Order: sequence, then structure tokens, then C-alpha cells
Amino acid sequence: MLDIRFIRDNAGQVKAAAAAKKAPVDVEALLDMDRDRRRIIQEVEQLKASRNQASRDVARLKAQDGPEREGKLGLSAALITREIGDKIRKLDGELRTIEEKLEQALLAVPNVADPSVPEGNDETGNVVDRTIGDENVFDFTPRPHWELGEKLGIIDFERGVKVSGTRFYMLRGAGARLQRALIAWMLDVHTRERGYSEVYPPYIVTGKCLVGTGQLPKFADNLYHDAEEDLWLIPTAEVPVTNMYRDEVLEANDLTLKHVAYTPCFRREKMSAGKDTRGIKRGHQFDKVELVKFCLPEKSNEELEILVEDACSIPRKLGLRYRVVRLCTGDLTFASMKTYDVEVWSPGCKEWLEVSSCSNFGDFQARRANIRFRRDPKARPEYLHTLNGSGLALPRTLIAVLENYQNPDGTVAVPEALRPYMGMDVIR
RNA sequence: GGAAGCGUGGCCGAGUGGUCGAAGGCGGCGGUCUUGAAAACCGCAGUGCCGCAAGGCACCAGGGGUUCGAAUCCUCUCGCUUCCGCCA
Repeated sequence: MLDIRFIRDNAGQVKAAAAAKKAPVDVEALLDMDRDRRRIIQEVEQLKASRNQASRDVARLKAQDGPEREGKLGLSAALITREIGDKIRKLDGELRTIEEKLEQALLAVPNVADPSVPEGNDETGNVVDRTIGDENVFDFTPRPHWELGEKLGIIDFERGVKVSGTRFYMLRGAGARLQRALIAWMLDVHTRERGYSEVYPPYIVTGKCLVGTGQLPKFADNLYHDAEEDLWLIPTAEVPVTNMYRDEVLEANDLTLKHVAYTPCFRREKMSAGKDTRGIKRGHQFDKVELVKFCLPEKSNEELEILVEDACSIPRKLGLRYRVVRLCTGDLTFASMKTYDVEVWSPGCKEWLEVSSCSNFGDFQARRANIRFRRDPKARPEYLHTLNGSGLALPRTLIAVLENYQNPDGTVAVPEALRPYMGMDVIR
């Protein structure tokens, strides 16, 4: 959420950012509501001040003159203040209404891009920052993972669909084990080498959390939720982990705070038929190891660069070819100020797979979730900055491993780093 | 899920409907004293909003209500504790 005061002072910038993100935002309407709101506040607070004064008068007279005069004095004061009270009640009602409307409207305003983000309309405007690693040379035609998976009996598409419908699959045997190995290994890398502290969060959260990170109210369509209660399946660990510190004031000394969490992710998205239909690239349920950071406002862009490197350490250690893409203004998500995607090359599908999306949210989420810090014990609380990125998303990492490490006979070598976790060298 | 009790400032803990933003204690900060520290004593200390400012308003889990006036009375919601039931 943006500060209404920021919007007041930077209306043009906010309009431009909303247009770039294709979010219909009526900035003028916001400013009108803000003006009305402040007018009513001034009016009602003046009335409250006079009511308080009258109340104090009654109290004082009663104390001075004793109970015998209470009737007279009390009555005259009562006549005045009852009228004021009615007005106050009426104005308070108006104020509540307009504040709710303004709040709802503000929750629909997207974050403003950082100045370093390239201009652009859509993903074609993204900029490849760097590509690391060489393309694997195969002396045979590499197979896509769905062929490998079925041949090896480690991905069972039919039974996943039988149990849960389209876009679900089951991993079996070495496939399930490979995913588990990747999860355990990635958690170990981030905790042991990158300084993250591991968290096991709930996979179901209240709506408030989703408002905090920015999925609600705008993107309810993409979420699974309990029909009777305000409980929602998480679309990413970002939601519970960022909201851990909701309504808290942290100490500056504890920043930057870094957490890593493994969770499944649930996304309802009504995906266009025919897009990414083959394989396990896109489903309603997938696993992900997520990195979340809380830091000082002036450090967040620096922290973003480090976060990207933390994510990149995984494909690097796996010996996968990867690249870092800088998203343009038009491809940024609703809450993001600046985002880098990390993509790995999959020779079977012949495409770059997005395995991580690392974003700096500035104080956008911190404001929504009310996460603050104190520079020193006497200072006023300030909003901190939040960041997160995948480290990494499992199915796509699994795809890249299968396709890059495949042998001519359809077996798959286990990457060196994973062998201790897999207990085997080759999946056959 | 049922019953009972409880939710006050960073923490503990008072608070007969009327100058209560709230006693007292601990902790914190700044002094005095001390070679230094401790102790003792004195003082300062919440958050948000409106306002150029002076200042004002709000906040005693959260919402609604009664009242001229609510931390205090009523009501609903949430959370915690204990007992019972159920359960991996």
C-alpha cells in the first residue's frame, strides 16, 4: 500500500505506475476522498474537543458544589452535550464510511517501480542481465521431462489427474525422492552457507495475511479458500513468512532478518487451456523453497542483489545453465518495486524456465502488514522493507535436472551435490 | 465441540461511570553522587491521526451499544488459561 501522503505529493508518478501495470486506478478519486476525510476529521474533532470541555465542566461543578446541585448543573450541561453528541455520532459514521472506501481504494493501488527498472509494456521489454554457464552438448536428441518421467516411472500424470483432476500429477519412487533431496539440499545451502534461518510455517492463513503481502483483495480468484471460514491455502511461503512479523516493531540491530521456508504452494489460477499443459511446469500445487528478507529501507536494493545471488547459487551448484532477467515496468507484479527472474535452460522443452522471482517490495508490504522497526530505542517506528525470492521452485528445478542430466538410454544421472541426499548416482 | 475464567502501557499490576493516557513496581533513558560501578535520590519517557503552527483528537484485545460523560455498564467477535469431550 502506498502512503496517501505520498500519493498526494506524487500523483503523476502513481498514475504512470498504475498504467504501466495495467491497474485501473482513479488517483483523482483517491485525492477527493482524502480531502473529504480530512475535512470531516477537523470538523468532528472540534466537536469532540467542546464535548470534552463540557464534560470536564460538569465533573468540576459536581466536585465543587456537591451532589445537591448536581441536578441543575448536570441538566444544563446535558442539554448542550446531547446535541453535540448526536452531531459527533453522525460525523463519525460518515468518517468511518469514507475511511473504509479510501482504504479499499488504496489497497488496489499497485506499487511504484524503482527508477532502475527498465521501461516496457510486457515481458518483451525485459532485459537479460547475464547468462551463466554453457549449453550442454548432447550427441542425441534430449527428451522432454514428461517422456523421461513416464519412461522411468517417476512421474505419474494419469493417476494425479484421477485423484485431483487436470494439472495434478504424482511423483513416484526416485522422482519423489529427487524432489525431497532437492528440498533438503536447498534448505541446507541457504541455512549453512547463506545465513538464512529456517522456518516451518502454516500452509493455511487468514485473509489478513494475504492483504498484507498484496494477494488480496485484488487476486482472490487465484487462491483456494475455506468455504466457511476466513482461511486460505498459501500461494507461496512469502505469505506466512512475511506476515510472521505483522503488527510488530523490530529492532534495527536484528535487521537484515533472513528466513528460508519450504512449503507447498496452491494456486487456483484458471490457466488458459493449451498453455504449459505438458509436463509438470505449471500445476495447481507445487513445492517451493522461499527466501524472505526484512531490512532497513536504505539497504533494500543492495539486499535484492544479494538475494538474487542466493537464488543463483542453486543452479550454479547444480551445474545448470541459467540467466538473470531484469523485469520491465510492465511485467512487474502488483506489489513489486523491482524484480529479477532467474531462469534455467531446459534442453528437452527447449526453453528458459523461471525458477525464481526475486523482488524488492520497498515498504509496500510493510505498510499493509504494519511491520516496522526502530532505528534506536528512542526513535519513532518506521516501516521496514521486505524482499523475497524463490530459492528455488521445485518442479522446474526438477525438470531442469532431469533434462540436463539425461543419458542416451533415458536414465538420469544424479548431480554431484544431490548424491548424498539421493543415495544413488543414477535414476534408472 | 461443551463449561468456566481472563484479556490494562516494554513487562508485572491497581483502577467506586466524571480532569484516567491511566496509581504503583520492574525494566529503559538522562542527571546528581562515585576514581569507576552498584546503591540511593531527582528527572524523562507510548502509538496513530488532523493541523504551517499553537494545539487538538483517538487508542485500556477488537467491533457495536447505553450515557451529558465509559478502562469501568450491556452486547457480539477474537485470543489466552483451566476442566471435559475428540484426535494424528
